[in-house]
Amino acid sequence: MSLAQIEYFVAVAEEGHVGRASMQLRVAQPAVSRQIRRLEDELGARLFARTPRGMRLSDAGEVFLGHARTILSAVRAAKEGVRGA
Amino acid sequence: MSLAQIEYFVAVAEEGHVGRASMQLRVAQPAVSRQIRRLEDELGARLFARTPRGMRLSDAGEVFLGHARTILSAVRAAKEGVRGA
DNA sequence: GAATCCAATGCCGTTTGGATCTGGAGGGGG
DNA sequence: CCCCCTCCAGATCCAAACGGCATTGGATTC
Repeated sequence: MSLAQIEYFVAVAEEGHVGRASMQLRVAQPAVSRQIRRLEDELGARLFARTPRGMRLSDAGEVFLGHARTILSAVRAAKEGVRGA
Repeated sequence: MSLAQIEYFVAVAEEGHVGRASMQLRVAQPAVSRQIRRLEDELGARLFARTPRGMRLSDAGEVFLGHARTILSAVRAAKEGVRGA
């Protein structure tokens, strides 16, 4: 699990769309798609339900989203904390 | 900044030695050394004072250590949370 | 059944990370 | 005083990971 994967995951969860998430992230669509899948593989759980319209969060995905935001906030706080020290 | 870097940092901070930390992490010593250096570069702050006896946390390092533990805890919680969902 | 949206996959070039070997700085024992 | 021991850091080599492009696969809509 990497921080990039977590960022990608949050972007996809918010957009509901791998394509739009990839644009927002300035990364190609397949890259995002692959990282999401690897994240799911590592966690051993499907985070999204794939639909013809895009990606919808699963129950596990909803749970993970909360943790993911916590992690990214903590990372931001860490950077800012050191900057001020 | 990567999760591996944060794990390496915590290990070095706790051991006070790059060498010992690398053994505990089952990773070669230069790899740990390099990741610590990159972390410092990215943060723009020295996290350790290098001494002939090992590594001593700097003030910025002390601050970062707290955040680092928070991040790793959040990652653990995320994994466990999904596992149970 | 064709067109349209999606995500997923194959292939390739590039980047990143770790292992090994080596160098250099600092203390301690003889 | 000198040698040696203990650490960390740099250089190089190789393997694994990542990203981009082109393309395929799947499902809905008209």
